[in-house]
Amino acid sequence: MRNAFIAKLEHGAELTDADRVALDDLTRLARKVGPRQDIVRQDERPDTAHLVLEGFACRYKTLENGSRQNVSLLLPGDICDLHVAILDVMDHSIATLSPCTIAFIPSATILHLMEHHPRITRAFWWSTLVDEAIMREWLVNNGQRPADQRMAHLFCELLVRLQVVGLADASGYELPLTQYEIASTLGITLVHVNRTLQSLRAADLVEYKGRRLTIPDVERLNAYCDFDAGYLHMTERYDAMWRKSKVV
Amino acid sequence: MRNAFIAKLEHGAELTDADRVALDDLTRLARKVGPRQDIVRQDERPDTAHLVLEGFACRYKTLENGSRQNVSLLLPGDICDLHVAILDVMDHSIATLSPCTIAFIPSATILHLMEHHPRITRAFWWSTLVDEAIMREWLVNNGQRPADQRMAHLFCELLVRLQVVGLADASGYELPLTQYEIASTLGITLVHVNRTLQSLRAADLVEYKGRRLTIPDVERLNAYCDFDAGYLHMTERYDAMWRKSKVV
DNA sequence: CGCTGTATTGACCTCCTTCAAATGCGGTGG
DNA sequence: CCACCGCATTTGAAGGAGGTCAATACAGCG
Repeated sequence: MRNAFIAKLEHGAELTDADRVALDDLTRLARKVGPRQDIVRQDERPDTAHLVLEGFACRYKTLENGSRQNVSLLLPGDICDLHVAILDVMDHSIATLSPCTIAFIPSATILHLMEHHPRITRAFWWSTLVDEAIMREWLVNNGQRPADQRMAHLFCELLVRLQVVGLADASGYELPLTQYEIASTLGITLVHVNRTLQSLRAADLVEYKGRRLTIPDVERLNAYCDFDAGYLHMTERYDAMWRKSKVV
Repeated sequence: MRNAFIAKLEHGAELTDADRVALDDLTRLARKVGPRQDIVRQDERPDTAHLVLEGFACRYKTLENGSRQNVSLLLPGDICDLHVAILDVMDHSIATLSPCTIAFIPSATILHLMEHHPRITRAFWWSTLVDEAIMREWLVNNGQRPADQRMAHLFCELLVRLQVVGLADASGYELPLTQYEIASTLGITLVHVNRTLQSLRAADLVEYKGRRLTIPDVERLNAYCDFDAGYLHMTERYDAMWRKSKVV
């Protein structure tokens, strides 16, 4: 799983072996972090970027009344805060959800990579843009779809994102989230997550037992929530993969 | 208003006169565009970036059932799609809302600027990051706040963003949006926008007559929706401005 | 085997949607 | 100047999706 990261970046640029070595080096900066730990807190001025190697993490914001909204999920292979040097203070927090392995990358290292590896720079840019695209889709998802489709859409997105880094097979993946965490991702209540999950199960759209999510019929789930993976911009390579599995 | 754009970028980097001249040159690429016109459509591969000089525009996505979600509002001074060359196809559309003046900037020009003007590059990066921060806040806003606070929060955000480019005074601004457009920004119904607006009016939190929005007591509106301008990252200069007006 | 956190269920309530009709208003042509 | 059209705003009534509160069941773990 170590190189989930590189596997993902390959979608954004044609890397050379030298690039791969340089990227692989980053994994030396790995550290284990327990579940539910803040990595960076709002208002701080971090001087390292972060790369998730194992586990699920997230960006989130909390408001007065204590309610919390996750604004993105960080999966293995996701790198964040490449821009460390540009914005003044964090406007949100980053925390682990499950136990994680995370590489802490000094901003100097990022800058060095950017100077000497144009393809990596491009891949970093690409990765940032994909993150943005995902946020846009979440805005649409959370704004326009009813809870059941909304949840289905999230599951579809995670399937693709995890497949890209080899952490999902054709029909399912480990999903180490509590219902509360799903709730604060989808902008609905914990209680309602529970009921929604049951309705998806009842419709045979998903199974979800013991942290493992299984999708009996991916096509059907996609159709159910109007999911189109285009916004993930993993097309080229992913498309090939996808078509293969689609030929049934 | 021409240089709203530069005024805004100054928040992201210390520009030199040469930088300003180069940026000002971009305004030569301006073109008038009528209201409700698509500038770039989903699935296209544009080769120009866009800079809004006058009027309101937006990024949006539409889904099957015809419902629409605006995923960002583009105000004068906002530049978008700097990355033109990196992502394959647009995963969303961009359209004018009110009549606009928009500069169409060839990607070659962008690249040229980035090569010869490091401060502009930095300012561009910064601008992209602010756009992301705004999306995060929208996710929180749309996910966790009831309609009235949600709308109030949008109004507060627009006040700050328009002040930065000189298009709002201390207590109000021109808001050339229909209620339908507000609805698809906030992820609520047109009908409900109307009633929500009435309730905000009834509470004397805003006035909204003939396209002009007035906020009788900015502090109170901020408090009402728990608005904190931090995420807009306009601090340094803006803070000074703000404190001045705050001294009553 | 009890403790703690997560999942589940029930009853009730309300915010927001839906559908449908009415009102207002700026522009245009007679 | 008025009649008329299209578009935006407003209002009403009714229903439903999702929220709130609170209790119970369950599972992993020390």
